[in-house]
Amino acid sequence: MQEVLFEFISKYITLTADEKDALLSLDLFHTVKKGTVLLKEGQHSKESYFVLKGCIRTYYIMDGEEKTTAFYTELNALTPPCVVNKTPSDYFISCVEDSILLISHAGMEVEINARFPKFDVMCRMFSEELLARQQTDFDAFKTSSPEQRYLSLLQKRPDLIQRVPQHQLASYLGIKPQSLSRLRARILEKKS
Amino acid sequence: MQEVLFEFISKYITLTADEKDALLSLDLFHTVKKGTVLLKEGQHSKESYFVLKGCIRTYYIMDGEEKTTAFYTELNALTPPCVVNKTPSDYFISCVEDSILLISHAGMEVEINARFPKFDVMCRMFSEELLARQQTDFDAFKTSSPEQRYLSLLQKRPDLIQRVPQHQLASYLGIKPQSLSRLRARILEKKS
DNA sequence: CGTATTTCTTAACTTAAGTGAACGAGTGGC
DNA sequence: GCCACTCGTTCACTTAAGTTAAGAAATACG
Repeated sequence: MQEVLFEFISKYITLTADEKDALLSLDLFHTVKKGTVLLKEGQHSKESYFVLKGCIRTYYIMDGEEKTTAFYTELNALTPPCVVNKTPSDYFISCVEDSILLISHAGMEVEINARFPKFDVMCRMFSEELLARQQTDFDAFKTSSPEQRYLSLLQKRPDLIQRVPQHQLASYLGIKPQSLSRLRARILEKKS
Repeated sequence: MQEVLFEFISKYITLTADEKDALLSLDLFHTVKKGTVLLKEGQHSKESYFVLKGCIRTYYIMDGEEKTTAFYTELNALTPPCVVNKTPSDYFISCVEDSILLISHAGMEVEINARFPKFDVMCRMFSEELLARQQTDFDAFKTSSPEQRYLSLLQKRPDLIQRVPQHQLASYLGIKPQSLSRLRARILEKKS
Protein backbone atom coordinates (compact mmCIF):
# COMPACT_ATOMS: atom_id res chain seq x y z
CA MET A 1 0.00 0.00 0.00
CA GLN A 2 2.90 2.36 0.78
CA GLU A 3 4.17 1.75 -2.72
CA VAL A 4 0.85 2.93 -4.15
CA LEU A 5 1.18 6.17 -2.23
CA PHE A 6 4.78 6.82 -3.25
CA GLU A 7 4.01 6.08 -6.87
CA PHE A 8 1.17 8.57 -6.75
CA ILE A 9 3.35 11.25 -5.17
CA SER A 10 6.09 10.65 -7.73
CA LYS A 11 3.82 12.08 -10.39
CA TYR A 12 4.26 15.46 -8.71
CA ILE A 13 7.57 15.56 -6.83
CA THR A 14 10.58 13.34 -6.14
CA LEU A 15 10.99 12.18 -2.56
CA THR A 16 14.25 11.29 -0.79
CA ALA A 17 14.39 8.27 1.49
CA ASP A 18 14.36 10.66 4.46
CA GLU A 19 11.19 12.30 3.29
CA LYS A 20 9.54 8.95 2.70
CA ASP A 21 10.41 7.91 6.25
CA ALA A 22 9.05 11.16 7.62
CA LEU A 23 5.78 10.53 5.81
CA LEU A 24 5.51 6.97 7.08
CA SER A 25 6.23 8.03 10.66
CA LEU A 26 3.02 10.03 10.67
CA ASP A 27 0.73 7.06 11.11
CA LEU A 28 -1.47 8.04 8.19
CA PHE A 29 -2.70 4.60 7.14
CA HIS A 30 -6.04 3.38 8.41
CA THR A 31 -8.29 0.48 7.50
CA VAL A 32 -11.96 1.35 7.77
CA LYS A 33 -14.94 -0.99 7.74
CA LYS A 34 -17.86 -0.59 5.35
CA GLY A 35 -20.57 1.58 6.85
CA THR A 36 -18.26 3.51 9.18
CA VAL A 37 -19.23 7.18 9.40
CA LEU A 38 -16.07 9.28 9.20
CA LEU A 39 -17.70 12.70 9.53
CA LYS A 40 -21.12 13.84 10.68
CA GLU A 41 -23.09 16.96 9.90
CA GLY A 42 -22.36 19.67 12.46
CA GLN A 43 -18.91 18.36 13.39
CA HIS A 44 -15.80 20.51 13.34
CA SER A 45 -13.30 18.27 11.59
CA LYS A 46 -9.73 18.90 10.50
CA GLU A 47 -9.28 15.62 8.68
CA SER A 48 -8.51 15.07 5.01
CA TYR A 49 -8.88 11.70 3.30
CA PHE A 50 -7.01 9.96 0.53
CA VAL A 51 -8.39 6.66 -0.73
CA LEU A 52 -5.78 3.96 -1.33
CA LYS A 53 -8.32 1.18 -1.68
CA GLY A 54 -12.09 1.08 -1.43
CA CYS A 55 -14.69 3.81 -1.66
CA ILE A 56 -16.11 6.58 0.51
CA ARG A 57 -19.02 8.91 -0.17
CA THR A 58 -20.23 12.33 0.92
CA TYR A 59 -23.94 12.83 1.56
CA TYR A 60 -26.37 15.30 3.00
CA ILE A 61 -29.52 14.49 4.94
CA MET A 62 -32.30 16.73 3.63
CA ASP A 63 -35.87 16.25 4.85
CA GLY A 64 -34.77 12.95 6.35
CA GLU A 65 -33.47 11.78 2.97
CA GLU A 66 -29.89 10.95 2.08
CA LYS A 67 -28.51 12.84 -0.90
CA THR A 68 -25.20 11.43 -2.08
CA THR A 69 -23.15 14.01 -3.95
CA ALA A 70 -19.76 12.39 -4.47
CA PHE A 71 -17.84 9.11 -4.45
CA TYR A 72 -14.11 8.91 -3.83
CA THR A 73 -12.36 5.76 -5.00
CA GLU A 74 -8.73 4.68 -5.50
CA LEU A 75 -6.28 7.63 -5.60
CA ASN A 76 -8.94 10.25 -4.98
CA ALA A 77 -8.55 12.82 -2.23
CA LEU A 78 -11.09 14.73 -0.21
CA THR A 79 -10.63 17.74 2.03
CA PRO A 80 -14.13 18.66 3.24
CA PRO A 81 -15.13 22.32 2.95
CA CYS A 82 -15.59 22.45 6.75
CA VAL A 83 -11.84 21.93 7.17
CA VAL A 84 -10.98 24.75 4.79
CA ASN A 85 -13.63 27.17 6.09
CA LYS A 86 -13.36 26.16 9.74
CA THR A 87 -17.14 25.83 9.93
CA PRO A 88 -19.30 22.90 11.10
CA SER A 89 -19.75 20.32 8.36
CA ASP A 90 -22.84 20.46 6.17
CA TYR A 91 -22.54 16.81 5.23
CA PHE A 92 -21.65 13.27 6.23
CA ILE A 93 -18.86 11.04 4.99
CA SER A 94 -19.18 7.29 5.17
CA CYS A 95 -17.44 4.18 3.94
CA VAL A 96 -19.15 2.46 1.01
CA GLU A 97 -16.75 -0.52 1.13
CA ASP A 98 -14.07 -1.82 3.49
CA SER A 99 -11.32 0.66 2.66
CA ILE A 100 -7.73 1.65 3.25
CA LEU A 101 -7.41 5.38 3.73
CA LEU A 102 -4.80 7.99 4.44
CA ILE A 103 -6.19 10.28 7.10
CA SER A 104 -4.31 13.49 7.81
CA HIS A 105 -4.96 16.30 10.27
CA ALA A 106 -4.65 19.92 9.24
CA GLY A 107 -2.01 20.31 11.97
CA MET A 108 0.11 17.48 10.59
CA GLU A 109 0.12 19.04 7.19
CA VAL A 110 1.38 22.31 8.55
CA GLU A 111 4.16 20.48 10.35
CA ILE A 112 5.31 18.40 7.41
CA ASN A 113 5.03 21.35 5.06
CA ALA A 114 7.29 23.35 7.34
CA ARG A 115 9.91 20.58 7.31
CA PHE A 116 9.62 19.81 3.59
CA PRO A 117 8.52 22.76 1.46
CA LYS A 118 8.21 20.30 -1.42
CA PHE A 119 4.96 19.04 0.05
CA ASP A 120 3.46 22.46 -0.19
CA VAL A 121 4.28 22.58 -3.88
CA MET A 122 2.72 19.18 -4.37
CA CYS A 123 -0.41 20.17 -2.47
CA ARG A 124 -0.77 23.24 -4.61
CA MET A 125 -0.34 21.32 -7.85
CA PHE A 126 -2.76 18.69 -6.67
CA SER A 127 -5.44 21.12 -5.57
CA GLU A 128 -5.18 23.10 -8.81
CA GLU A 129 -5.58 19.89 -10.74
CA LEU A 130 -8.59 18.93 -8.65
CA LEU A 131 -10.13 22.34 -9.12
CA ALA A 132 -9.77 22.10 -12.90
CA ARG A 133 -11.31 18.62 -12.93
CA GLN A 134 -14.12 19.70 -10.64
CA GLN A 135 -14.94 22.62 -12.93
CA THR A 136 -15.02 20.37 -15.97
CA ASP A 137 -17.29 17.88 -14.21
CA PHE A 138 -19.62 20.61 -13.03
CA ASP A 139 -19.85 22.02 -16.54
CA ALA A 140 -20.62 18.56 -17.95
CA PHE A 141 -23.34 18.11 -15.34
CA LYS A 142 -24.96 21.45 -16.11
CA THR A 143 -25.00 20.90 -19.84
CA SER A 144 -26.39 17.37 -19.93
CA SER A 145 -29.55 15.45 -19.12
CA PRO A 146 -29.79 12.71 -16.47
CA GLU A 147 -29.69 10.12 -19.23
CA GLN A 148 -26.56 11.61 -20.77
CA ARG A 149 -24.98 11.78 -17.31
CA TYR A 150 -25.69 8.11 -16.73
CA LEU A 151 -24.27 7.11 -20.12
CA SER A 152 -21.16 9.16 -19.54
CA LEU A 153 -20.70 7.63 -16.09
CA LEU A 154 -20.99 4.23 -17.75
CA GLN A 155 -18.02 5.27 -19.91
CA LYS A 156 -15.87 7.03 -17.35
CA ARG A 157 -16.43 5.14 -14.10
CA PRO A 158 -18.13 1.85 -15.01
CA ASP A 159 -16.91 0.34 -11.74
CA LEU A 160 -19.01 2.79 -9.71
CA ILE A 161 -22.24 1.43 -11.15
CA GLN A 162 -21.28 -2.02 -9.90
CA ARG A 163 -19.93 -1.18 -6.47
CA VAL A 164 -22.44 1.42 -5.32
CA PRO A 165 -26.15 1.07 -4.40
CA GLN A 166 -28.52 2.43 -7.04
CA HIS A 167 -30.29 4.90 -4.78
CA GLN A 168 -26.95 6.50 -3.92
CA LEU A 169 -26.03 6.63 -7.59
CA ALA A 170 -29.37 8.28 -8.35
CA SER A 171 -28.80 11.35 -6.19
CA TYR A 172 -25.23 11.49 -7.50
CA LEU A 173 -26.85 11.87 -10.95
CA GLY A 174 -29.26 14.47 -9.58
CA ILE A 175 -32.43 12.33 -9.79
CA LYS A 176 -34.62 9.97 -7.71
CA PRO A 177 -33.96 6.21 -7.53
CA GLN A 178 -37.21 5.47 -9.39
CA SER A 179 -36.14 7.72 -12.24
CA LEU A 180 -32.81 5.94 -12.48
CA SER A 181 -34.57 2.57 -12.72
CA ARG A 182 -36.85 3.87 -15.43
CA LEU A 183 -33.98 5.53 -17.27
CA ARG A 184 -31.99 2.28 -17.32
CA ALA A 185 -35.02 0.36 -18.60
CA ARG A 186 -35.42 3.00 -21.32
CA ILE A 187 -31.80 2.59 -22.42
CA LEU A 188 -32.08 -1.20 -22.60
CA GLU A 189 -35.27 -0.75 -24.64
CA LYS A 190 -33.44 1.45 -27.15
CA LYS A 191 -30.55 -0.96 -27.61
CA SER A 192 -32.80 -3.83 -28.69
CA MET B 1 -7.96 49.51 -8.82
CA GLN B 2 -4.52 48.53 -7.44
CA GLU B 3 -5.91 49.14 -3.98
CA VAL B 4 -8.66 46.63 -4.63
CA LEU B 5 -6.06 44.02 -5.54
CA PHE B 6 -3.85 44.66 -2.54
CA GLU B 7 -6.79 44.60 -0.19
CA PHE B 8 -7.80 41.25 -1.62
CA ILE B 9 -4.30 39.83 -1.24
CA SER B 10 -4.06 41.11 2.32
CA LYS B 11 -6.71 38.60 3.31
CA TYR B 12 -4.12 35.88 2.67
CA ILE B 13 -0.62 37.29 3.10
CA THR B 14 1.10 40.56 4.02
CA LEU B 15 3.05 42.23 1.24
CA THR B 16 6.08 44.51 1.60
CA ALA B 17 6.36 47.63 -0.55
CA ASP B 18 8.98 45.81 -2.63
CA GLU B 19 6.66 42.95 -3.32
CA LYS B 20 3.86 45.30 -4.26
CA ASP B 21 6.17 47.05 -6.73
CA ALA B 22 7.22 43.72 -8.18
CA LEU B 23 3.59 42.84 -8.73
CA LEU B 24 2.78 46.15 -10.38
CA SER B 25 5.80 45.92 -12.67
CA LEU B 26 4.26 42.86 -14.30
CA ASP B 27 1.74 44.75 -16.39
CA LEU B 28 -1.19 42.66 -15.19
CA PHE B 29 -3.99 45.19 -15.51
CA HIS B 30 -6.11 45.21 -18.64
CA THR B 31 -9.34 46.90 -19.60
CA VAL B 32 -11.49 44.75 -21.85
CA LYS B 33 -14.53 45.76 -23.88
CA LYS B 34 -17.88 44.00 -23.61
CA GLY B 35 -18.12 41.16 -26.11
CA THR B 36 -14.37 40.55 -26.37
CA VAL B 37 -13.56 36.86 -26.65
CA LEU B 38 -10.62 36.11 -24.35
CA LEU B 39 -10.29 32.42 -25.15
CA LYS B 40 -11.63 30.22 -27.93
CA GLU B 41 -12.32 26.52 -28.05
CA GLY B 42 -9.28 24.64 -29.32
CA GLN B 43 -6.75 27.27 -28.22
CA HIS B 44 -3.73 26.47 -26.08
CA SER B 45 -3.82 29.23 -23.50
CA LYS B 46 -1.66 29.86 -20.46
CA GLU B 47 -3.64 32.80 -19.16
CA SER B 48 -5.43 33.14 -15.85
CA TYR B 49 -7.97 35.85 -15.14
CA PHE B 50 -8.91 37.80 -12.04
CA VAL B 51 -11.88 40.14 -12.27
CA LEU B 52 -11.38 43.52 -10.61
CA LYS B 53 -14.46 45.06 -12.18
CA GLY B 54 -17.04 43.76 -14.59
CA CYS B 55 -18.03 40.25 -15.57
CA ILE B 56 -16.72 37.45 -17.77
CA ARG B 57 -18.33 34.12 -18.64
CA THR B 58 -17.26 30.67 -19.77
CA TYR B 59 -19.35 28.90 -22.40
CA TYR B 60 -19.32 25.88 -24.65
CA ILE B 61 -20.76 25.70 -28.14
CA MET B 62 -22.67 22.42 -28.44
CA ASP B 63 -24.71 21.64 -31.56
CA GLY B 64 -24.30 25.29 -32.54
CA GLU B 65 -25.78 26.41 -29.24
CA GLU B 66 -24.04 28.40 -26.53
CA LYS B 67 -24.06 26.83 -23.09
CA THR B 68 -22.92 29.23 -20.39
CA THR B 69 -21.57 27.40 -17.36
CA ALA B 70 -20.05 30.11 -15.17
CA PHE B 71 -19.91 33.83 -14.50
CA TYR B 72 -16.95 35.53 -12.85
CA THR B 73 -17.57 38.91 -11.29
CA GLU B 74 -15.67 41.21 -8.92
CA LEU B 75 -12.86 39.41 -6.99
CA ASN B 76 -13.40 36.10 -8.72
CA ALA B 77 -10.54 34.24 -10.38
CA LEU B 78 -10.45 31.79 -13.24
CA THR B 79 -7.68 29.49 -14.38
CA PRO B 80 -9.13 27.49 -17.27
CA PRO B 81 -8.62 23.72 -17.14
CA CYS B 82 -6.69 23.91 -20.43
CA VAL B 83 -3.96 25.87 -18.63
CA VAL B 84 -3.65 23.29 -15.87
CA ASN B 85 -3.89 20.25 -18.15
CA LYS B 86 -1.95 21.76 -21.05
CA THR B 87 -4.66 20.66 -23.45
CA PRO B 88 -6.64 22.65 -26.04
CA SER B 89 -9.54 24.50 -24.44
CA ASP B 90 -13.00 22.94 -24.46
CA TYR B 91 -14.71 26.25 -23.99
CA PHE B 92 -14.83 29.97 -24.74
CA ILE B 93 -14.39 32.90 -22.41
CA SER B 94 -15.94 36.24 -23.20
CA CYS B 95 -16.58 39.58 -21.61
CA VAL B 96 -20.18 40.15 -20.48
CA GLU B 97 -19.52 43.80 -19.58
CA ASP B 98 -16.71 46.30 -20.06
CA SER B 99 -14.27 44.97 -17.48
CA ILE B 100 -10.99 45.50 -15.72
CA LEU B 101 -9.06 42.26 -15.43
CA LEU B 102 -5.79 40.95 -14.15
CA ILE B 103 -4.36 38.67 -16.80
CA SER B 104 -1.40 36.54 -15.84
CA HIS B 105 0.65 34.03 -17.83
CA ALA B 106 1.66 30.70 -16.34
CA GLY B 107 5.28 31.71 -16.94
CA MET B 108 4.93 34.92 -14.98
CA GLU B 109 3.55 33.07 -12.04
CA VAL B 110 6.50 30.73 -11.96
CA GLU B 111 8.83 33.71 -12.02
CA ILE B 112 7.15 35.65 -9.25
CA ASN B 113 6.70 32.54 -7.15
CA ALA B 114 10.42 31.88 -7.40
CA ARG B 115 11.23 35.40 -6.21
CA PHE B 116 8.56 35.52 -3.50
CA PRO B 117 7.64 32.13 -2.03
CA LYS B 118 4.79 33.89 -0.24
CA PHE B 119 2.85 34.01 -3.47
CA ASP B 120 2.94 30.28 -3.71
CA VAL B 121 1.41 29.98 -0.26
CA MET B 122 -1.28 32.45 -1.21
CA CYS B 123 -2.04 30.61 -4.44
CA ARG B 124 -2.39 27.37 -2.56
CA MET B 125 -4.70 28.87 0.05
CA PHE B 126 -6.74 30.51 -2.65
CA SER B 127 -7.09 27.42 -4.79
CA GLU B 128 -8.04 25.27 -1.79
CA GLU B 129 -10.67 27.80 -0.88
CA LEU B 130 -11.99 27.82 -4.44
CA LEU B 131 -12.07 24.04 -4.54
CA ALA B 132 -14.11 23.92 -1.33
CA ARG B 133 -16.54 26.51 -2.64
CA GLN B 134 -16.80 24.76 -5.98
CA GLN B 135 -17.64 21.47 -4.24
CA THR B 136 -20.32 23.12 -2.14
CA ASP B 137 -21.86 24.76 -5.20
CA PHE B 138 -21.80 21.52 -7.15
CA ASP B 139 -23.50 19.69 -4.29
CA ALA B 140 -26.18 22.38 -4.07
CA PHE B 141 -26.78 22.11 -7.80
CA LYS B 142 -27.13 18.34 -7.69
CA THR B 143 -29.54 18.34 -4.80
CA SER B 144 -31.92 21.03 -6.02
CA SER B 145 -34.45 21.70 -8.75
CA PRO B 146 -34.14 24.46 -11.37
CA GLU B 147 -36.66 26.51 -9.41
CA GLN B 148 -34.72 26.13 -6.16
CA ARG B 149 -31.51 27.02 -7.99
CA TYR B 150 -33.08 30.19 -9.34
CA LEU B 151 -34.41 31.21 -5.94
CA SER B 152 -31.05 30.59 -4.31
CA LEU B 153 -29.30 32.62 -7.03
CA LEU B 154 -31.75 35.39 -6.29
CA GLN B 155 -30.49 35.30 -2.69
CA LYS B 156 -26.77 34.83 -3.27
CA ARG B 157 -26.00 36.76 -6.45
CA PRO B 158 -29.01 39.01 -7.12
CA ASP B 159 -26.82 41.29 -9.24
CA LEU B 160 -26.21 38.51 -11.77
CA ILE B 161 -29.89 38.34 -12.66
CA GLN B 162 -29.78 42.03 -13.55
CA ARG B 163 -26.51 42.23 -15.40
CA VAL B 164 -26.63 39.05 -17.46
CA PRO B 165 -28.91 38.07 -20.42
CA GLN B 166 -31.63 35.59 -19.50
CA HIS B 167 -30.63 32.94 -22.01
CA GLN B 168 -27.13 32.85 -20.54
CA LEU B 169 -28.57 32.60 -17.05
CA ALA B 170 -30.79 29.74 -18.19
CA SER B 171 -27.95 27.43 -19.20
CA TYR B 172 -26.10 28.47 -16.05
CA LEU B 173 -29.13 27.06 -14.18
CA GLY B 174 -29.08 23.95 -16.37
CA ILE B 175 -32.29 24.70 -18.31
CA LYS B 176 -33.56 26.30 -21.55
CA PRO B 177 -34.43 30.01 -21.79
CA GLN B 178 -38.14 29.20 -22.28
CA SER B 179 -38.14 27.18 -19.08
CA LEU B 180 -36.56 30.05 -17.17
CA SER B 181 -39.26 32.41 -18.44
CA ARG B 182 -41.99 30.01 -17.39
CA LEU B 183 -40.35 29.35 -14.05
CA ARG B 184 -40.19 33.06 -13.26
CA ALA B 185 -43.84 33.51 -14.24
CA ARG B 186 -44.69 30.57 -11.94
CA ILE B 187 -42.88 32.19 -9.02
CA LEU B 188 -44.63 35.54 -9.52
CA GLU B 189 -47.93 33.64 -9.68
CA LYS B 190 -47.22 31.99 -6.32
CA LYS B 191 -46.33 35.24 -4.58
CA SER B 192 -49.67 36.85 -5.36
C1' DC C 1 -33.22 -20.75 9.20
C1' DG C 2 -36.67 -17.46 9.02
C1' DT C 3 -37.93 -12.83 9.77
C1' DA C 4 -37.13 -7.92 9.22
C1' DT C 5 -35.12 -4.51 6.57
C1' DT C 6 -33.22 -2.53 2.78
C1' DT C 7 -32.93 -2.21 -2.08
C1' DC C 8 -34.64 -2.25 -6.63
C1' DT C 9 -38.21 -2.27 -9.89
C1' DT C 10 -42.78 -1.36 -11.84
C1' DA C 11 -46.99 1.20 -12.46
C1' DA C 12 -50.34 5.11 -12.54
C1' DC C 13 -50.63 9.75 -12.05
C1' DT C 14 -48.82 14.65 -11.48
C1' DT C 15 -45.70 18.19 -12.44
C1' DA C 16 -42.20 20.43 -14.80
C1' DA C 17 -38.81 20.75 -18.41
C1' DG C 18 -37.87 20.22 -23.62
C1' DT C 19 -39.43 21.47 -28.33
C1' DG C 20 -41.07 24.17 -32.12
C1' DA C 21 -43.24 28.14 -33.38
C1' DA C 22 -44.93 32.74 -33.15
C1' DC C 23 -44.93 37.51 -31.54
C1' DG C 24 -43.59 42.02 -29.70
C1' DA C 25 -39.77 44.85 -27.76
C1' DG C 26 -35.44 46.35 -27.94
C1' DT C 27 -30.68 46.94 -30.34
C1' DG C 28 -27.33 47.72 -33.61
C1' DG C 29 -25.89 48.77 -38.19
C1' DC C 30 -26.29 51.07 -42.43
C1' DG D 1 -35.21 56.19 -39.97
C1' DC D 2 -35.58 51.60 -41.46
C1' DC D 3 -34.38 46.88 -41.57
C1' DA D 4 -32.41 42.85 -39.63
C1' DC D 5 -31.33 40.54 -35.65
C1' DT D 6 -31.35 39.31 -30.97
C1' DC D 7 -33.89 38.67 -26.90
C1' DG D 8 -37.52 37.56 -23.87
C1' DT D 9 -42.05 35.78 -23.45
C1' DT D 10 -46.01 32.91 -24.43
C1' DC D 11 -48.50 28.84 -26.22
C1' DA D 12 -49.53 24.07 -27.46
C1' DC D 13 -47.64 19.80 -27.42
C1' DT D 14 -44.17 16.10 -26.16
C1' DT D 15 -41.15 13.94 -23.11
C1' DA D 16 -39.13 12.91 -18.90
C1' DA D 17 -38.70 13.40 -13.99
C1' DG D 18 -41.24 13.62 -9.28
C1' DT D 19 -44.62 11.29 -6.33
C1' DT D 20 -47.10 7.72 -4.21
C1' DA D 21 -47.74 3.11 -3.66
C1' DA D 22 -47.02 -1.74 -4.07
C1' DG D 23 -44.52 -5.80 -4.60
C1' DA D 24 -40.32 -8.71 -5.63
C1' DA D 25 -35.47 -9.62 -4.63
C1' DA D 26 -31.48 -9.33 -1.96
C1' DT D 27 -29.32 -8.69 2.52
C1' DA D 28 -28.74 -8.40 7.39
C1' DC D 29 -29.45 -10.33 11.72
C1' DG D 30 -31.03 -12.68 15.60
